[in-house]
Amino acid sequence: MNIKIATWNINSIRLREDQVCSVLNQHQPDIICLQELKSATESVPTSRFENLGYKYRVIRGQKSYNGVAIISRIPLMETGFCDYCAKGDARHVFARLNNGVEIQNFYVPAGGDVADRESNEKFAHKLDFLQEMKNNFFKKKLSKTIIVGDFNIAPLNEDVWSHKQLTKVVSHTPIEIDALQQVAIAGNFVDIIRKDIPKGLLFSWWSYRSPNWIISDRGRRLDHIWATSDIALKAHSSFILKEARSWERPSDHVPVFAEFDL
DNA sequence: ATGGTAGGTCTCCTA
Repeated sequence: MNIKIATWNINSIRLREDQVCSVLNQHQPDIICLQELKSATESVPTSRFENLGYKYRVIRGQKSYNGVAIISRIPLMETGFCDYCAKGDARHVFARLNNGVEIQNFYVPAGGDVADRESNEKFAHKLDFLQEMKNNFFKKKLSKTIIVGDFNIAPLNEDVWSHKQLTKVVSHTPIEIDALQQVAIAGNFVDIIRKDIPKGLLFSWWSYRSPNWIISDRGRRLDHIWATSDIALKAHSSFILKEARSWERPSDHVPVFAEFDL
């Protein structure tokens, strides 16, 4: 069985419903995982996705902030979510497929501007969230699991436009990279995108604040698809839809795809 | 060393 999964921080689902339809039409993922819906669950549009054949879903909305969804054209069996850090934030949903594979979709906190747990509670929240992910994965002894989402961390030197200039910038600091690495170890996860595209700079996000983003190309790889090693050992391929950043009224993140032979 | 843009509303907060 082949399965193609997409992850995309959409930065408002209501504003970019058209773009989601376009991605579904043109790239035909079996499952798309979205983050930053910025909508209450009942305000998230679904009928156009259903009309395209995506009639299974689990949505965890939140007014104005966060919000995650898994939208699928293959059946989702058990679905649910965890309330990481017990703040009521809509940052996680999961679904199990009928072959036993579990998909988990995360929106990890961005962490604010200052990379210091003591002075910046948003950074503390980010580190606590990662710690809780690690603890959850250790407990479960995972297999047959794919986790995706906006992890808000670019772990490798070539996941940012300048390792040297970003090493003190939240998203690429050693403490975050170490915390994310511990999550990977705890869950027995392989970074599928980097496994498939091992060489060179690779980004999934470009700031809105750079008017010349395509020329300066100061991006970061914040969006990830990881799989437990049992899945990662089989065939897979990955793709980042960079052109989506050039669409009219774009998200600052672009869709990331991985196709698995399960 | 600084500020730049975008989205949803809480006309400020988050990213």
